[in-house]
Amino acid sequence: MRSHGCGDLRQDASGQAVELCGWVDRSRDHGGVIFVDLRDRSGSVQITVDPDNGAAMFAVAEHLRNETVIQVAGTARQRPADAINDKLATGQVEVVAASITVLNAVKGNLPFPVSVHDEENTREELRLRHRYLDLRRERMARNLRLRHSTVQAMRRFLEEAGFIEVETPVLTRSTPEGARDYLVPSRVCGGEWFALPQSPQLFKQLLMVGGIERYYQVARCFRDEDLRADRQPEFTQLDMEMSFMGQEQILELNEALIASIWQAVKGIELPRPFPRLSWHEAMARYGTDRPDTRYGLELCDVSDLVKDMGFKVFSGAVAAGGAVKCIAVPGGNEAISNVRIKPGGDVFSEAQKAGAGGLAFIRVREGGEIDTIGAIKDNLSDDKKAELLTRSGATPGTLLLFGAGDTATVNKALDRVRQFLARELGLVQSERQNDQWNFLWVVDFPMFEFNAGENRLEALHHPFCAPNAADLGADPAAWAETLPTARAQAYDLVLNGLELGGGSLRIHDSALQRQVLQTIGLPLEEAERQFGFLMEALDMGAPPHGGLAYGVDRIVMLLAGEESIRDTIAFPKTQQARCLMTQAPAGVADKQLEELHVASTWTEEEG
RNA sequence: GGGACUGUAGUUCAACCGGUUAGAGCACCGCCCUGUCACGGCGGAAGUUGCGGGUUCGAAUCCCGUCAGUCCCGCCA
Repeated sequence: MRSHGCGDLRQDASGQAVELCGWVDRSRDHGGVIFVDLRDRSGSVQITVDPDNGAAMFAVAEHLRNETVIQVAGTARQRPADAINDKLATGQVEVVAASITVLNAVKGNLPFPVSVHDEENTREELRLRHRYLDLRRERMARNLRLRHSTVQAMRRFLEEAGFIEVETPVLTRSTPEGARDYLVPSRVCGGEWFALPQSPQLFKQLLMVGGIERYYQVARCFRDEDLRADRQPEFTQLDMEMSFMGQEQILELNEALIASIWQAVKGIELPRPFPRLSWHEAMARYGTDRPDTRYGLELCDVSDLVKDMGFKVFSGAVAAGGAVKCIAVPGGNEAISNVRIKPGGDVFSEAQKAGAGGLAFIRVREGGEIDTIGAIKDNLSDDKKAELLTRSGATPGTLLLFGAGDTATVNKALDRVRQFLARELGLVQSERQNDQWNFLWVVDFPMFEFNAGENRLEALHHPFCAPNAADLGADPAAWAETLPTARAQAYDLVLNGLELGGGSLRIHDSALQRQVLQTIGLPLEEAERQFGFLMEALDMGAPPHGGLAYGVDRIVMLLAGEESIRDTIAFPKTQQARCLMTQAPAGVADKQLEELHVASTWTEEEG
């Protein structure tokens, strides 16, 4: 049926008889001669149709519409010297058609143009509705291949490092904490439910107990939460777990893994080791646990300088246990007008959207003079002012932006302002043009954080992370005391402000595991019921182990320069978690529900 | 659950502050054209302005509701 790929034809094929199959990318009818660009997955080549080679064939060629599937038999030949197209990989040659067979015609209008020349801003709704057409387009084809190369690079590296891929169940049990589960009713066990895995976490730990030692899986995971540009209800993780390795060894191995991916996909040699930052330092300097380190604009804590000043917004925040922090924007006096940092301005609004009440500012002038509102200027002593300028690194021309309030809100607001300013000031490239890869390990996360709503501690990562041994102490009797404030042996890999993956060393001692579950408020009895199988396994010779998981969709998104993981997934869902192509989810027959012992309580009013 | 933006021909967009018959490129149909490659020329067809209601002498435009898509907040160990 086919002897060559369209895009593979070169000069050396001249004179050969060829058979090609593919889609009509577009055609140019000159009356006496017709040129058809034929496209398959290898690329495209020009077919030349001459009426002297058959009137019937010529008539067929005259009515070829774009995206018609055809088979062409003919002869490859060197193009005339004045007709060579340097813009095409196959521009040296053309195929003179001897016969053209229409394998499948296009009926009606296409919902959007496919040819790369027409690739304009097509509504995503249409692209998703007719995803098979969208996948023919250059951009999506490139992204899917890039995704394939990425996963291949992962598998190649892990194979060489002695990992084996093991599949874990997709039908598993629901566990407390974490995201909302997708549930599957059991027909056989009436009234009972499976949950789709949010990650293979427990299974991979049990594989370690099972002596696998080095496991990985390209695993589909499910979380029933609201969607974002970088979140889908089903997504893919590169899931890994390994025994008898400390944190340092795990991080080193993973840097090598990431480097091999970037080498394979981008041809870039990443500098190693990756920088590391403690969670505490990340929060202090960037206000977030996943800082974008491609630019400065770091946060500077000035709480101690302003705690006694007469400006109540500042001193009051500190007195209430909060903080006052600032961002120094070099050249900000020139670049950012007062309108933008006052109420209603875009910079001000960013802070406000993150929950901040407002945004105070100081403009630094020549000779250490400052421009600001009277309430600040009149209440700032000369030595405090001098210290402020020194500490923030401000020089004439610098704009200082302040957040004041409870520490979490200040961090959140200034993090947002920082990211906004970086884009506005052109400190980062657009996603498509980015060529800067600032990897960063964030380590030493706290084990727990306080959930004010439920008035209890919650695991920051998950309740199987091993605590830092020094923080925990050797005496099990003291664990109830030491555990809540202990750091975890956990680590996140951050790239340009996005969390690519994370993991931890795990608890392999059942007593400690029970203690952690109790600390997050799970009664002992409940802990046994939910996780008894894990604790039982830990008591049968569980090796020290740890691991991590990467978001494959996000990695591919960054490698592809895309802004949404939907563009890295063949058949993604909309923000309403609906598939526009199949119209899933959809209703089912009452009989199906009966068999599953399920009754729907959904009503029209509810919808 | 909340906030914002978008929805006009098959498609990408335009249509001023509410005012003639809602326009243009591409695609489509017809005719012409033997070296184009985003071919070119001439002509044609194509619209429930997402849907429903309201204000008005008059609505693509203003208001209310609703549906769909996107971005964000909450949520996502």
